[in-house]
Amino acid sequence: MTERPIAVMWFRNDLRLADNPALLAAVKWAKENDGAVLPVFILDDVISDQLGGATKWWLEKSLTALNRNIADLGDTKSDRALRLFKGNAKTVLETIADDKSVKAVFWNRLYDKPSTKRDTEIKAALQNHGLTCESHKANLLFEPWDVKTGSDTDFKVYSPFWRACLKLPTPREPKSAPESLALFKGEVDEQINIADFDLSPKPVNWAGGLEERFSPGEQGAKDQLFDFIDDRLTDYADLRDRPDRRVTSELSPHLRFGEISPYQVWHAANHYADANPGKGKTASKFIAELGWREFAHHILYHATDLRSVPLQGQFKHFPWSDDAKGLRAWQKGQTGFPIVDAGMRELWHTGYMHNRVRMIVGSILVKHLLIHWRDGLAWFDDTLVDACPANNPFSWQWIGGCGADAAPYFRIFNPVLQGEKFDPKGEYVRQWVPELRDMPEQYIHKPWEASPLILKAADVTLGKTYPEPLIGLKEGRERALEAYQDMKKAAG
DNA sequence: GGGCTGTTCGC
DNA sequence: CGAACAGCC
Repeated sequence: MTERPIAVMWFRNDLRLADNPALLAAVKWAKENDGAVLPVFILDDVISDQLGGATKWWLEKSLTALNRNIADLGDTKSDRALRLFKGNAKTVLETIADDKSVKAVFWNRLYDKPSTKRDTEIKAALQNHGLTCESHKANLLFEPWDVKTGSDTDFKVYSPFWRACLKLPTPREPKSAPESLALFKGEVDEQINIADFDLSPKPVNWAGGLEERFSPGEQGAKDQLFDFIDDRLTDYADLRDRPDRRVTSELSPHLRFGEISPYQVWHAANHYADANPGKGKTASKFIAELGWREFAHHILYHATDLRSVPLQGQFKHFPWSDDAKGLRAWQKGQTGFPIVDAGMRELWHTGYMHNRVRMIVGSILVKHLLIHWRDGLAWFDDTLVDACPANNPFSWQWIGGCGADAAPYFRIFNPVLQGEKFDPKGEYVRQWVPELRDMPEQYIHKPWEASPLILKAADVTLGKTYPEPLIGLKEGRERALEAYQDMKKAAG
């Protein structure tokens, strides 16, 4: 390589230059040691296991954007400013560290078990080799181990958790991107190209709707944040549950990959509240959603296996149904419940679904269809651009009734009432379920109640142009409540 | 972060 | 007779 000492910046879910503490530490280290920074991204099994079709698509775009930003900052035209590797992260880093010029490695912390286990081992190994090795806090406002109840335990309920967070010292101001970067420009063994990651979707045109809706990368994330603050935060508290109004931030995939930090979001929202009297309520409603993200990570960190094990033990005895046909219909948006089908189709086409609709489609799956929440989780993992190890399993346990501070299982959403309340004119349904486009408002959320005349006028034939509901709402509700009772009996 | 059903209260 | 509310799942 070279004689100059090298600091490795190991990027993971922090694909940004601004407010990146590990990067700043690496840059500072390089400056003080008259050295250079070697930015790397390693596609190992831990990361690979956490990717689905939609997140793969996102990651490829995000890495490309990050490379460009690093190249600009490091004053090179190289398309390999960010060095890419595939394989065991420990092996890769040890191989890189075999070069005697490599003296230090920096990264920002993650909170899922496979990552923390890996990172702990790597830190021990690298320090054994005599390297400086630093992990930084960057992707959460509050470390999971810093938020404790009065009796020194971790939290199980959101409200007291978030109250406790807000009593801790205020999250630091976001830091700027480094002003310059002494980028290492030499050769590194076993470095590969982004195409070798094999992240592009097949078939290629599947991602058209994702492409249209999202701009992965740090600039896209900043634009998303400030468009939201400027135009939509004002109505957020009042309209956040309305999928037909699109006032939510849609920052989740950017946060998922760390293209923007929660500190940047927190302070932008608070500055908005300070500058706009009367807007404190809507701002804190929004900031409380960052709180849910923190809570999901808190739970993830303390749980044994959030993806597979219900936090409430009695749910091990729940009589889930093995309904492959129902699952398939749900995945394809062919359940016969318009708001559910709209959501599932929005998901497939854009990699995203409005939060309120996620609750409705989740409730239908685990309650009316009695299908295991893990099947819903797996589908969301594959199709959502924001699927992450914390929010996705946390939320499925929430709607499954078995999670932390979960919706009780007997709290069953009625997709008709939810549709009428949160998509009152049926605009959201009409957008994603075009075969119901001409249904009158009164029946858009319950076409099975419309008279033959009305159906004909709307050019709808149930069972042909649009499915009959998979199950009657009353029947499904009663069946779910019975299953719940059976579980409680079985659990003793 | 629900919904259903039965009851009460106000007109 | 509908809105408001309680109790239950």
